Amino acid sequence: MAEKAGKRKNNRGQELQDAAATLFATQGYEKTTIREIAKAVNMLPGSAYYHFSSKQELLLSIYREGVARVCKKVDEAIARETDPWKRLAAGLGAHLSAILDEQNYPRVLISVVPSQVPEIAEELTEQRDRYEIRFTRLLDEIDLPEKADRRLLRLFLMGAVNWAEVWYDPGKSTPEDIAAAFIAFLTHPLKVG
Amino acid sequence: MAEKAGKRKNNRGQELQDAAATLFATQGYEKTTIREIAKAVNMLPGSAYYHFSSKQELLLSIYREGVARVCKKVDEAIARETDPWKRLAAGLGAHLSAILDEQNYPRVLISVVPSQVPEIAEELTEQRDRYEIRFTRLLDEIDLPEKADRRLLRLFLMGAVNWAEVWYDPGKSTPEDIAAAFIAFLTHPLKVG
Amino acid sequence: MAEKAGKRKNNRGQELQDAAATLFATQGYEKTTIREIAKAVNMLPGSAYYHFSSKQELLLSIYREGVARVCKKVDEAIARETDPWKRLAAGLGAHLSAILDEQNYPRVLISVVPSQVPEIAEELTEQRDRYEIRFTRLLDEIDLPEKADRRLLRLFLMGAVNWAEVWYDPGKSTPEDIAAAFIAFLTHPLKVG
Amino acid sequence: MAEKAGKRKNNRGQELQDAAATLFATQGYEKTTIREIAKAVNMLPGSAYYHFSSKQELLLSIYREGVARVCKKVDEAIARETDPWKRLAAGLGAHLSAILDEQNYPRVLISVVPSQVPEIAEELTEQRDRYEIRFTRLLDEIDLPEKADRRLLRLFLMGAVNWAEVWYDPGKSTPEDIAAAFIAFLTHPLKVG
DNA sequence: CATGAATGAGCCTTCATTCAT
DNA sequence: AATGAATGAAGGCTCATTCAT
Repeated sequence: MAEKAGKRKNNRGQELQDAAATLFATQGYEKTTIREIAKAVNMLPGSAYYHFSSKQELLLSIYREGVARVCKKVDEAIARETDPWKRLAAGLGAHLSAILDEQNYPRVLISVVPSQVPEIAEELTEQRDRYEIRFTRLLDEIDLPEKADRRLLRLFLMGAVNWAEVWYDPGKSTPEDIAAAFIAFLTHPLKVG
Repeated sequence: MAEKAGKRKNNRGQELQDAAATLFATQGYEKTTIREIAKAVNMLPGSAYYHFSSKQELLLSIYREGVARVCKKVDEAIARETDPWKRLAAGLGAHLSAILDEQNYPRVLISVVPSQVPEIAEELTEQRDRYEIRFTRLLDEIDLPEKADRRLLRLFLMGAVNWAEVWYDPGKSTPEDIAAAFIAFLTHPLKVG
Repeated sequence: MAEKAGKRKNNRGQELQDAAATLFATQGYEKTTIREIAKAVNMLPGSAYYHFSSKQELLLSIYREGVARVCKKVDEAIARETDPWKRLAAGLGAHLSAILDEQNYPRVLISVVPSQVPEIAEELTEQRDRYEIRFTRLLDEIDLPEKADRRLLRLFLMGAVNWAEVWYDPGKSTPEDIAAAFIAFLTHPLKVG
Repeated sequence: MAEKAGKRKNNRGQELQDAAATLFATQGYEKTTIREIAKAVNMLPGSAYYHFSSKQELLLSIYREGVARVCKKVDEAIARETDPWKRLAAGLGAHLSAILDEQNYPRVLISVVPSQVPEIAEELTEQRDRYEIRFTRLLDEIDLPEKADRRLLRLFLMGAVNWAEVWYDPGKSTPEDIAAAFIAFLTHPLKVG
């Protein structure tokens, strides 16, 4: 009665994963130790292995969850708009918001580079791609000048927003504002005169 | 003409640093071991310490060299142009070129995040900043619409170009072309109709 | 009767410490390696770190135990006597006995000089002092000629007994006999005629 | 003309040995590195090997020199006295003085225990013994009560003086005063009443 | 005499992982 | 589910020593 049906059990496993997500996002995968993760939830290193089978498996699981979370955020955000440029802005805003002021799952997608964990790099990249397709589509919706390279534009934008993790200051502006400003750079001519 | 006699010695030290730069850029600082670096130049791990005093010190030295190299490239490139937008494009092109098709020194600046090596994070950041100032200045030269946020624009651009490390394919286009395309996104209205 | 159930675990940690005490006492701190200590109790070097956090911490812990053991021995011995000179002799005897024919904890106090481990030298010295005070007090109890320098006498005696570690031969005499003989040198005029 | 005839050459070798003596005496043999010794005389580690063939050989040579120096000091001091007790006091004073306020050669005899360098322990002990014989003889000269154990008395005294290295404070008293006080402890009854 | 450069063995320590309880 | 204890491999670094120049 008390607890809702469903994911009641494996609670400690969740805690563990949450702690790991934060640590991976903050310090990097390599630098974060199982000891650290375990201690963050008051557990011993050995005990952690009851909840996942290896450090890589843990990262993978966080990656998946990260992708799921951004996807959801972005999908919801773009669903609220119809104008292609506004949809793009909304998507970027959701992406930024996921990376910046959320729990750290999506942030791991950016701070842990697949190639740094060769054994699972392929799966990691696959997960990333599953998500990035959304922006390919968002761009496709937009009516652009003939010669504009859509792929380049997408990469241009993704780089710009992902870098925000480095310099973002929550006191100064919201993710949505930043996204809007970025879009404005593209839609309003910066060249005066 | 080729190379004068002179600094023929300390050659191995250079080799070592070069190898480390490549490894750091490719696999990350944490994942790269001294043993690996040493073996890359056919040296024993212990021997490496004749040339530098610690792994951190080695990274620092590579960072410094990396900054020196991009700075030189960028300064030379922008010196050749006078139009502010062209200077910016030239600067970004040089930056991209330094990061992408060069020896790996400047690339380390991007792939090794200062906060991952806390003990020397401050110095690392200092080095980075010494370089980025150039783009602040390049943007200052440009005549922009009143309301445009110059800082945001700079971060927008830096993010976009730094991300190129992830997706760049040397067979497809040159760094200069990419930079030009990026600038074009900003100067030519993308919104049609 | 023999041993109650109870502190059965953490047994290996004790073994480890015992082995280290012997090794430190015999070969010195610097010369003794963790590998050696671990192997002495059939353990792998890395495993040892489950029981203590560093070599220095291990030494410190042995020092503390050493002090505790001599203190106990000495206190018990002097409690059995009332005559000041006899109390002094008993104390020295207990000290010698602790240093010579016991497990090696107290011996470490003498063979490992604090200044050789600068990082923990202060704590080490503190421990030593905690113990030596006992002899200051024992000397204070004794009625000495006006001009006798009590401090010098204490140092004289401490040096004499500590040196015994170097030449003591268990087959020849007991610690107590040696201590008694030493005291006799002081209390019975050696100058004849 | 400038330089006197004789030991003009091998000057650097002397410097090296002097530096080593000080370092060995202060920090112990094991803790002192060749690098340190070499740097103390502004030399590179490799260069040092021109002057001696190994670290152990260097220690041995210092031990020998140490013995030579104390022997000389002690012999000179006891030659000036005729009374047996005074000769003993003079000997102990010279010994103390050699250990305490001199260059550090003799001090090495005390602070580096032969058993810590097993490979040359025998030779080291031999050197020590060559010196200590003097005190056996000095004691033999003295007219002692029948039952007094001469060997024990010698060890008693040697321990007492050698320990002085630990607590000696040059500002407070001279080696000779200390030696005299030590002898007084033995010759003047400490037991009052 | 001395240096620059390297060697190779070894050191302290850390870490992912395992497993009986 | 979790712990205590250990493993084994590896990691950064140090050190005595060597040797061509």
